[in-house]
Amino acid sequence: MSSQEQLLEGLNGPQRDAVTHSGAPLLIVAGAGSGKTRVLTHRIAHLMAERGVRPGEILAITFTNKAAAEMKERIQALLGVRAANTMWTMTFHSACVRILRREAHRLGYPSSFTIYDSADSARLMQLVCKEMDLDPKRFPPKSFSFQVSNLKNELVDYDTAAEQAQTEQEKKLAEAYQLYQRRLHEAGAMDFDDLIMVTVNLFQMFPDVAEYYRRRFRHVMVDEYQDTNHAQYAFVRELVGAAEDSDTGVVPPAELCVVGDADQSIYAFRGATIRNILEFERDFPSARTILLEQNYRSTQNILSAANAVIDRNEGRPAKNLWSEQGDGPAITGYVADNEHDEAAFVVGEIDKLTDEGTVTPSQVAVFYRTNAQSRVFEDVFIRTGLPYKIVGGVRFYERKEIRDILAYLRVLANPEDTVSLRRILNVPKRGIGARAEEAVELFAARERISFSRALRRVDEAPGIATRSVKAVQNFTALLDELAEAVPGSTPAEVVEAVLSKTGYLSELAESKDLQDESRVENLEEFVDVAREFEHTFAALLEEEPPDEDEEDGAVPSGTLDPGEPTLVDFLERISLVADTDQIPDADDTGGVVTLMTLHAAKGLEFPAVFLTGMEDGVFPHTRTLGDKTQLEEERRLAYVGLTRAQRLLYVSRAAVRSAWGTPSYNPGSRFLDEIPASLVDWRRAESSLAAPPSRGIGGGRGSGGFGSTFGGGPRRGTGKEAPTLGVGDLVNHDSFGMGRVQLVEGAGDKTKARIDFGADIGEKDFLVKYAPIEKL
DNA sequence: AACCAGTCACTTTTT
DNA sequence: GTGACTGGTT
Repeated sequence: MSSQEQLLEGLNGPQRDAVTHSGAPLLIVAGAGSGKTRVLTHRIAHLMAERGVRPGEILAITFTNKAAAEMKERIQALLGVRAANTMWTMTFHSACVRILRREAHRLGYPSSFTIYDSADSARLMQLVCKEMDLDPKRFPPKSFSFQVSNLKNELVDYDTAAEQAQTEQEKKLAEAYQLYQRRLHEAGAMDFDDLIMVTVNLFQMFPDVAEYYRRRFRHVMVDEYQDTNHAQYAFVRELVGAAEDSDTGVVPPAELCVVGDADQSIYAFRGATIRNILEFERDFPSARTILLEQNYRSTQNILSAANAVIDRNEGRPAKNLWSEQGDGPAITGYVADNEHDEAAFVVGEIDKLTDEGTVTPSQVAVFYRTNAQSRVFEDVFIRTGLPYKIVGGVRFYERKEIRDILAYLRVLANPEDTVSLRRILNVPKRGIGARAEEAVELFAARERISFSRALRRVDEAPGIATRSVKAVQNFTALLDELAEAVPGSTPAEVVEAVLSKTGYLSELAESKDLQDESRVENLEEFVDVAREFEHTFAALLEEEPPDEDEEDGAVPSGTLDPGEPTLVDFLERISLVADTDQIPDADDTGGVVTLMTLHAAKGLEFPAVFLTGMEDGVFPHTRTLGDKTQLEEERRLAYVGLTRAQRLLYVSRAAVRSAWGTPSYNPGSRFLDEIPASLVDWRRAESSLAAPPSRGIGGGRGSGGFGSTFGGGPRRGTGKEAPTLGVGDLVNHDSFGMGRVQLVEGAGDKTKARIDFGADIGEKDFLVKYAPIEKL
């Protein structure tokens, strides 16, 4: 068998076409489970084996590090370590950082620029708004931050924003944008959106740089193309150099191949434009489109359900997933009385499935719309002792203690990083309060120097307490001492030095707060992360051959010195790699049940899937009910959820669900009605509870479609009456179970009760009006 | 400067 | 229920 035949073996017709297509831009419309990663990797192999393409000429872009790692792994299996390491297989952001580190000096940034994540940039925007004396009620910094991000995604700079500004809001926004950008630049920092936008600007401002990368990358591939925003689209376009663009110069356009599925676009709320995939043929007139519709993942029943749901979206190009795997079992439906009942059903069912050996825990996933819904499941999983893992939620690098230490590291790597510097100024507490900070800030503004420089001259700052001056000087001395050790130390050693010399660790160790114990553990884990990083980094360097293009004398500039991993390397890794994914391997024997939001589920597959919280107001979410575009995105989310299941699919809802203290009665999700009835076997079709005590429940869809909690009238008075409690009464609490009233105080809505739940839980205080308590 | 109690707001979130 | 933020108190 020839190598070509080997590469194409086991691929269906359209897949083969996609692998062997050459020349014109190619759009692969890959339905869920249609083997797109396989096609992509085989296409790369084909390029190299049959068309003489060198690995260094290929750029494969993904959205997540996980997807990049997976692709790299599969390329390695197919083509070997060398090819896998020479190719650029990485996320948009990583690719841009790699380019920017080399070229940043042209734009007045240090090559070791800091990367601000969304929390940092929100903080900076807050500082900017304060500096502008904006009323946070009328001009919320959060909203400004969000809007600036949107503008950057659209490649709108602050000058343009200012020109287009009509209202006072828009004018202030443009002004804040400009100041924000100046502060970023002064801090030697870029936010996530800058990474893309600035790279595009760089290509446009320096044709020689653009040409250098165009020469280098002759093949550009983009995965999850439906999730690209305008800036990312422009980046791809700049890189490829479309044939009809006049400024392409002597380099012919690179071959472009994008893969995506408009039906799985669930990130429009973050700026992704489905337009990019829908209009691919208009953007690249000679383009060819190949449709992958055969699904290798799910049974036909599951696909028919998914197809029927997604078909309700308007203006959608026809696509119909089909499977050769047969109908499979029916979808199981369940209507629970409340969310606890729903969780109990799910756990009971998983218990049954694992007991009879149908699946192992790791083959099961539970999906929900919002993170908050995970609590109830967690409770029940713990109680039944079923092993589980929650993906997402508060991420490791977002924990306070980790961010604090990170801020120290960032300041050491880049002393001008104001946001980080101000974060650690008084952490751990060292007597530098708001007053002192303000004095330094004013002094900096007056002298037109950076905050960091002002800090060094704190003794000159007017109106600052002598005690504070001392405290600041101790602090800068501490920073100097730490900084001195950086050049000769590995990242892990720096982390350890920060932990001990700042007194951060000892403060936590002395604390009696239970939470602080887990903080210490997290910090220990962080040191491990640093050590781990040093090892993998060293391993990578040994394997990676020198950059092939470096010797051809093109435009190499900037300073990159391979060798020991530096602090900057480590920080970059952390900014760009969210959580080295906690999603357990599917082939884990036994293992644990995975719980996650529908968004987190994208790209995964499980033999058994539970889609929970299928209620109008939960999923689709209340906030989307009034907006057709948003509702369609929710529907795509439903489509993504349904198509994760390989064989067993459960859909469930709760008749009553308490949200923020008050119960709400939600009608079943419209997406449930959109699944053909013949495909669902309702284990329990309605709640055993009486209809709720207000109007418009159950049927009322279309007339605004809100859940009853928001049906109109004041919030107070909806739901249940507060029980009248007396000392000694026996009560039942939704999460804590049975307890006895110890004390009652206050009156009316403010009546409080102290309830003793026994040795395990102890006494707790509740607002009787809102607590989920019933008198027994 | 540090602490506490009251107030508000609350989807999703690859980087 | 909870976490983040604020304004007043100690």
